[in-house]
Amino acid sequence: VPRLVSAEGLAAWRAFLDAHAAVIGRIEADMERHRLVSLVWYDVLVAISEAPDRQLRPRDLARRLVLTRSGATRLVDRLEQAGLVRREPTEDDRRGAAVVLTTAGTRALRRAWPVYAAGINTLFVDVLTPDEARVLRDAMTRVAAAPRQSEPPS
Amino acid sequence: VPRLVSAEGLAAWRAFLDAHAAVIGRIEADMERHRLVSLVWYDVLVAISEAPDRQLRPRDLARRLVLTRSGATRLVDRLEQAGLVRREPTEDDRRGAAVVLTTAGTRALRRAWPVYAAGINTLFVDVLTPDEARVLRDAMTRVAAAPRQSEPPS
DNA sequence: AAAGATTGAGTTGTCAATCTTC
DNA sequence: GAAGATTGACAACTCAATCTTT
Repeated sequence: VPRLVSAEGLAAWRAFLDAHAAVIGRIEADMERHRLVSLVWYDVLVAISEAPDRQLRPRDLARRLVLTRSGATRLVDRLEQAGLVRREPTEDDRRGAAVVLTTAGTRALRRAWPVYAAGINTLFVDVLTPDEARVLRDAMTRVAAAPRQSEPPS
Repeated sequence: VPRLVSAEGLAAWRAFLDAHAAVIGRIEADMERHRLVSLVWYDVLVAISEAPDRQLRPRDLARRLVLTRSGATRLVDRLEQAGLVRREPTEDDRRGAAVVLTTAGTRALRRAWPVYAAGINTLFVDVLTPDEARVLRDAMTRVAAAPRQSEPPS
């Protein structure tokens, strides 16, 4: 196998993938043990609660959660069935509906946070030194911004 | 919303999640553009090629890819249908089959690596300074090792 | 009984096509 | 026509139950 990637770079990449899988899996298990919403549902609730006017269109939800529009539709379907969100017709643009939190949705969000936060702390933040946390935040922010595709758009 | 996590810690966590989603999504798109195997399939092929005797049981595959046993079974099913792997009865323990690479599987692995490597370099390694890469590798290795659950096993 | 592998049923996502509004 | 949302058909996984071998 030809190299193509420095040994250090590859090691960092693999550690990155392993860390993600490990932490996400454990937090997800914690949430379930406490009978709270899943991480995906939590992401939806947080996204809505942080949006201007505390409402979000499926399209924006899809962008933020890295989903397709249809995926967002079905996700909202399930959350609506569970009574955590509600679709409300938008005034200015009647093409789509705005998704808002119900009272139960707000409560579910508030209840889930302590467990989620404990997971983030115990499994992630506490394992890092303050310096590492800073370096990681800067580096990951740059990576997420992703200056360009790895391939030019053919 | 009560704090529970330091602002820096939370920022690092969110950047971490965003970076993962962004890079994985882009590399996956690159692989598809070049008509190569998906990242999941690539992981399977690599895992087998790195295993002792270049063979792996579905059980071990499941552990390594963070899958259930049944998930591994179905994944191997598809790879076998595509002609990239083959199930071979094990001699000493006839309960399970060993999964090995076919010639086509080895070739698919070799073909995919340059594109995958380019993605890792362009979207991840090149964005980091050598110092950052080292810090990241150390920190992520510790996170992946995950000293303990965030909750005691009730 | 325990462990590996598999299968049936159900969940959650994607893609392509369609409907509605801009 | 373009964009938002949805739907039908399908893909990939999980859970629980089953079969086989240890």
